[in-house]
Amino acid sequence: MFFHNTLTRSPQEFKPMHRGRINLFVCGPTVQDHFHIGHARTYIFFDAVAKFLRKTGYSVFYLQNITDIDDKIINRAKEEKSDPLELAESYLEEYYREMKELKVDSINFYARATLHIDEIVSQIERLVSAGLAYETEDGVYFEVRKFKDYGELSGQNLDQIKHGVRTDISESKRNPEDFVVWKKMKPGEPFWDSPWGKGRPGWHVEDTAITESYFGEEYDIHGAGSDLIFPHHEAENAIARSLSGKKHLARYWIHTGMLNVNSEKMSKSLKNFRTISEILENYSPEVLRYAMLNANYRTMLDFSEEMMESSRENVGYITKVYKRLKKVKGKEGKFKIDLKSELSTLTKAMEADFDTRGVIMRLLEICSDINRNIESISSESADSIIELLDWANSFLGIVESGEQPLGYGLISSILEIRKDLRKKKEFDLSDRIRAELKAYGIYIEDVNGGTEWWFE
RNA sequence: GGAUAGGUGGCAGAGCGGCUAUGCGUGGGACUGCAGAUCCCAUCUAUUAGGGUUCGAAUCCCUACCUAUCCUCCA
Repeated sequence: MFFHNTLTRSPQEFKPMHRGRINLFVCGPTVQDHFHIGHARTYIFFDAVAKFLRKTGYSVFYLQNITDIDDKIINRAKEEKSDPLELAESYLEEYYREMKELKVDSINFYARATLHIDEIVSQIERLVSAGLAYETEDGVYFEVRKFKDYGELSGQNLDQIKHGVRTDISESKRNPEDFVVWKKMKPGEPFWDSPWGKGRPGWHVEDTAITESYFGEEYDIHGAGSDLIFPHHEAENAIARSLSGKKHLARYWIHTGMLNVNSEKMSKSLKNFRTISEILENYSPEVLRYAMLNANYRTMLDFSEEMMESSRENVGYITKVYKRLKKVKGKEGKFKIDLKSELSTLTKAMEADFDTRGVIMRLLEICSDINRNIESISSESADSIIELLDWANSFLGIVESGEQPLGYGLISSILEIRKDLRKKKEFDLSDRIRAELKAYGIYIEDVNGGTEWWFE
């Protein structure tokens, strides 16, 4: 298996630190606002990755942090005149709920920053005593120039970075590139005690303290959106490696490309900010997963209605084939697939830089094959295709599985009656049955000689 | 100014030196009471531009132009 490592800027053969075991850390969100489809892209992708790795036999500890204390949360709370910690709590609940809806359920543990203050403080203490961080009147800062490999991940050169492009440079810092690891509280802000007085942790050190306490000084894979490469991951790398003296914090870094809307970055000022819940009003979680996984994870993905409609088409197509196969029982037929070789093709695609798109493409081809040969599929063959689809779906999560709202026998009876009505050409009544069942999510289609139905 | 990834048909996107995918869309057909689904056929005669290497380039090299993301808020 190989994939693109941001650190080496090239595809690299993957070798876990411990045989058969993988420690995977992905930066979770700052719980300060509703979550958007950019979050969805990153978390759906890593969900598929974690599930696939488990499917191929690895034991994966997938850890995600939650930034539940931060300047932005405080500012947001001020605007809304609410309590920052309560605000964070309610967005966190929303996050959990939406991830569950999107079937992102591969994360073993969510580590909240506010529940790891001791670990964070201890790490900062070690930074200070090693002379890597210094205290000023408003906080504790990490001195970037003490870490000579700074820039190795992002390719940034300290002397060529434009300082203060977007943020004001704090006057208390020794150098403009230094970043805060502990922020001293201002009146009315949430706080925790520390050797430097009341305050709260800086962003970068949260993650290094959390990964250190669960994974140790070095681990296998660190993932996140590519917008976090600089400065966040560069800073994490600097903190952790300065303390450990090791060559790596994470041996492999995986970054997902940004999701744009009409070729523009999502932002509130442009009013093109699309939330997950807004998308789920019109599309199923499976369709959103499909749209996100039907692209190379590293390239910029341009969100559009066209893309979503096309995803809806294909998800419906695959789902229908799947349900059709489930109904094949006790039939003889010539059509066969070579399950073993198909599995190996799909596995190879995933093992080549997580080519989820390639997997989907092959699935569509198989589905097309099935539709063409639906009359000559034996039940044995149907079973092995179902096995294949189940296997792929276990990490892609793109097949829609509706709840069966009515009993099988009941539907059959209704359809029998409808069949008689159609024979008598009482189409008003038969169409009404079709419309009524549709309200229950039961779709009817009259195909050659018979009637097919399924749930949605 | 620096870093990174790219520029392929109406759109999305493969191709990794020779056979020009695939999906969506669009048009037509089969089937059909209608709807829908499925299948078949077609369509779009695409490789940012200019050089070079080669018998042969979308693919390798050079130059130019363009786009996106990042440069201390970000998934």
